[in-house]
Amino acid sequence: MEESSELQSEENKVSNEKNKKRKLKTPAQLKALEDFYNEHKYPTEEMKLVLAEELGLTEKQISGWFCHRRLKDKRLMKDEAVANGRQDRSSGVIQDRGSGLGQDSCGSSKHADHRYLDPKEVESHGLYNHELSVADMTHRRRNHYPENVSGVDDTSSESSSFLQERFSQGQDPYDMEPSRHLTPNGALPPLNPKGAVKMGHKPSGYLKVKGEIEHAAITAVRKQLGRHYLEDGPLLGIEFDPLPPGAFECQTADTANEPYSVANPLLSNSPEIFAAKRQPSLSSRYDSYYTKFRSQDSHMEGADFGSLHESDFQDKQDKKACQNIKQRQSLYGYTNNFPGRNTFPDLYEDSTGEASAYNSNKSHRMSTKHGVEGMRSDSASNHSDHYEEKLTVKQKTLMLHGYDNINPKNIQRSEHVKSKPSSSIHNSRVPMDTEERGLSARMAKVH
DNA sequence: TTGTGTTTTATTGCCTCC
DNA sequence: GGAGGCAATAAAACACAA
Repeated sequence: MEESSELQSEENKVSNEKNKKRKLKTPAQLKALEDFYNEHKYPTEEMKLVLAEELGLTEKQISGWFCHRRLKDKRLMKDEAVANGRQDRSSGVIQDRGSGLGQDSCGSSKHADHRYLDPKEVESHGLYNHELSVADMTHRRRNHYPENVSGVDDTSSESSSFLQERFSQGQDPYDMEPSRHLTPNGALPPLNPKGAVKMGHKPSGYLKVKGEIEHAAITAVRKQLGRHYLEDGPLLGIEFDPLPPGAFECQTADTANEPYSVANPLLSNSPEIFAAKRQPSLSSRYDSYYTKFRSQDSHMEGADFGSLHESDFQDKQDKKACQNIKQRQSLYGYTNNFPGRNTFPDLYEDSTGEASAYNSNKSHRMSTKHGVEGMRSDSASNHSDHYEEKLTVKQKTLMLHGYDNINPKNIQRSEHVKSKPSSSIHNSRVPMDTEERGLSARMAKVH
């Protein structure tokens, strides 16, 4: 008995050493991961590698994080859908698009439910079809017709990844997808998965319909945030009656606190914002952390982060980690052409600032709990130290994929990312499931 | 301070696709 | 068969009330 327990403890020891316990990601890391996730739900191996390198994590950790993040997203979507369903039932407003579809596909996973769910059937649902086309068209249209409408701010409303742009230059079949929203008669041509197959790649299994399901859920939520539709309306060419004063009061208030969302409607479409707004109970530490950040964001805009950080114990560490990201960001083509507005690099400045706030909010707790973070930051700083060497290699690698092209749109996008950590979701998340799979596939094939 | 509930991270197994 | 993804699970970290 003792022997077995000893053996067990030995095993535990080994496994513990192997696991070295779980380590929490630093705020900066989380921020970087979240931002990247907002742009790419399904990063390629290469992206993961780069990210891992930048953040001082392992690729496995990155993969795991993204995996869990997707699950979390899905869970939130599901909860949202359920909540909407309840709300709809009680209010008799929108009926259950999200919950119904969401539960079918997301809820009970890819295996049983998705397998036999014909995307075409999903697409053929009139309501769903319509709403997808409206909401989806909004950003897609912007995505692919950036030259229209409101000039500079229009491009600034682009929050989808520049990577997508980069890849779209390679004629991603899914980039053709907007055309299906933009048929001359305004009808929504059916999405033909087989067509996607023919075109070289397709979302697999669960992903075949996941995107559409999310569209439904997102659309349901969006619909309830009328503001987005008002803002997006003109771009759709649809005239909306102006909201009466006082309508959507909370959102109006939010809008007041979210100066960018007016100019950049896409910001407000972030599911994470939804999450923050809709379910305080569901909000994780992370969400509250971001909520804090958002609330601070306007105050911190243009603020002297240095002064904010100086008193922060983790500041230097995170800054170091962030430096890597910044360089990556520059590597990716995020540049700040808009003085006074922080862009992607500053996003990570923010993240450090955020880390500061986060940490300070937690008073000394974090300062004592994680020696780990120092270690990680050390590793990050090591990365930073060697970054320039790596940069050339990475640049070569990334440039192979067209990462080097800097597009003003991307610059604008980065502003969104900055001003709203999750802001890019609107553009990126919705089509990402399908698009990015394609992107990833292409990236992989390039190798 | 402690107990409890929640969130996050890590691991494992299975499935699908190439 | 390998790679990548999802789901389930366990455990650590954290938040919060008593």
